[in-house]
Amino acid sequence: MSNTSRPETSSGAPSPTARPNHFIEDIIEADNASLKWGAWGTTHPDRADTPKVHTRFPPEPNGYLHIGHAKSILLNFSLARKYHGKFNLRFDDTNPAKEEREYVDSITRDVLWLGAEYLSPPTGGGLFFASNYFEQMYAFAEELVLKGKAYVCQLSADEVAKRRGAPGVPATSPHRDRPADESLRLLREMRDGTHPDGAMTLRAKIDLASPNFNLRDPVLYRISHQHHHNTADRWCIYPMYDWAHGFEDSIEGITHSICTLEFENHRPLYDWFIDAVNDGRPPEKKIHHPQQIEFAKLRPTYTIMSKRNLLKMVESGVVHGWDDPRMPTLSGLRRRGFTPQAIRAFCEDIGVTKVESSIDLARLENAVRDHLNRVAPRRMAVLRPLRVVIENYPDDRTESFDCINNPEDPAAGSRPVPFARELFIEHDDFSPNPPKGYFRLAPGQEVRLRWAYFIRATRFDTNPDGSVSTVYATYDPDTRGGDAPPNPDGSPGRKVKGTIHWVSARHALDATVRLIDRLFTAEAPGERTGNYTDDLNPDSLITLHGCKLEPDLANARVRPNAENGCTVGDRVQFERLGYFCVDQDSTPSTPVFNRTISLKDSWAKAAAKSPQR
RNA sequence: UGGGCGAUGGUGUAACGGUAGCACAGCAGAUUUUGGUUCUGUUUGUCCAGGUUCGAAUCCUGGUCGCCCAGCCA
Repeated sequence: MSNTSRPETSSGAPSPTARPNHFIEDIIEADNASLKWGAWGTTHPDRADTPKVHTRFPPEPNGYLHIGHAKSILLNFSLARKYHGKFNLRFDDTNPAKEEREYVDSITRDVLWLGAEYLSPPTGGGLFFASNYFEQMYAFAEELVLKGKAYVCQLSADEVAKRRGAPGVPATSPHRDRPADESLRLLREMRDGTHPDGAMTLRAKIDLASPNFNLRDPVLYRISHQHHHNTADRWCIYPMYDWAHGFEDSIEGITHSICTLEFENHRPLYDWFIDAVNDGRPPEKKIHHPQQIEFAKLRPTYTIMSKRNLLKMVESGVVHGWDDPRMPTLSGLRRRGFTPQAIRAFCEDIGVTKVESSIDLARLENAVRDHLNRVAPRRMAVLRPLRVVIENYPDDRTESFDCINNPEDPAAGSRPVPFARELFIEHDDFSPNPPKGYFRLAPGQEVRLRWAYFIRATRFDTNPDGSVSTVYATYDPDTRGGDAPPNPDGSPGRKVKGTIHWVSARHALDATVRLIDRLFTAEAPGERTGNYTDDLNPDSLITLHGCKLEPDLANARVRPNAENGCTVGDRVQFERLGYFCVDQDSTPSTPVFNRTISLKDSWAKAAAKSPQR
């Protein structure tokens, strides 16, 4: 194996094709034209006159990142890159009950693996934690209390829910008109740990009758005596997402706060919070007011995206962990052999709009085929071995054939592959009773062994169950290398329609191969019965033992990438089968390969259509 | 029942009052030492009803359908 230690973030990337702007780019270009956010100025002398564009990806560290997050990460990152701006990674860690350090680590790793550079120039804006802003957010809260724009409410969670009202029916709270100094005292007691969890909350005094329920005096702070992975036990009150989020963006100087559609109803709330803080402040004390823009999240077919259900699959053992190669998580896709380039090309390809839609999973599968076709070295591997004996080939002879590594990439060179009297071919590549249009090996039928010889099957043995156990064949020495010699009159020699892959039995390496397929059989898992587990694909993982590899594959390795802490296995194409990736479960004696994606198979497709086959 | 948002082929996505285009999928063919790749051709579309206009996917009015919102989650 060669040439696989290059960083995941460079080379082999599809050249970006010209694409019309999407609506967010339109907004940014209009903002830049009017200098709405000013220019970078003295903060970045190298781009002083460049209009400011600052984006961010704000995950909550309560699970692993999945392909849906990739769209958001890449959208924010590419906007920063395209407009010579900055991109932050910020953890929205405002709920210690659900968050863990493990998730922080996996997220930073996955974001870097994708190539979304948040640390180094030119795009790197930095790594941040919302929990580092707790002091500032709390100060804003006291300011609102003092301004009469927030109050401490002693209703229980149940009571608040009951008094929430309905469309047309206002909410109520008996503590709404509590004097500011009393709210301030209670808020400080909340912060100081005087009160138990749930005893009271700080609420914004907005509009109990608003048709937008988010404005019906939302909770700003709740009491939660919880250890936090970053702030430890410094706080026993934690800001609600709505209260915190807008300020996080404000503090970091985010210009375009890009989020998904479900937060559209929250935008008036964020605007209100910032305005409430700015109300009465002199101009130089006013805080930055970012612009929120919502887009439709990615929803691929044949998979689930909800973190809750992904977590359930991990915990219930339906899959073998967050990085199970069948998972739509970035760590799962990586382990399965997907490349960041493929994921980037996919996310670029699907567009950015406000229309909620499903993306055919085939688009993602296609993206990885497209990339791997260009970069993956070809190797021969037989997954379901069938023994072939070439009766007119001497038993004591071994030849070596020079095999092209990648017809798409002449620079990839070639490798020697040993050939001998006994070979393995794919079970599917021999048929005792070939259907119409079957170009592979069959009694009396000639086929090309890739890069080697033409062979013709003469007879075969069967097992007691009737299945074929051994095929006997003869080879044509004049077809060495895989071409028939020209006829005496100079015209091209005979053609053969089928070419099959093979491995010399004597030289073969044993391996385990996992055939990974879609986790679900339904386009929208759970839609039919309400339970996504009803649509699980029983064949999503088929493990094959005793697969036979050409000896060069002894060099295939799993290797760590120092840059992002990821472990990545070598990726290859097993000719005529698909793209495969060395799994971390490999041992020195038995390599394990995961199938990233099969090759397109128009024969299988045609065969599936005609019932007689 | 209130509010917010959306609607273009099978699936995505362009068109910014002037020929509905592109990609994926499908189908047909060519090339091919991978039934892969590549190339060529091709089927299929503006949610509905009115209106404005020489001209509407685009503007206006009214409807229909879909998604989101009543966590001390994010």
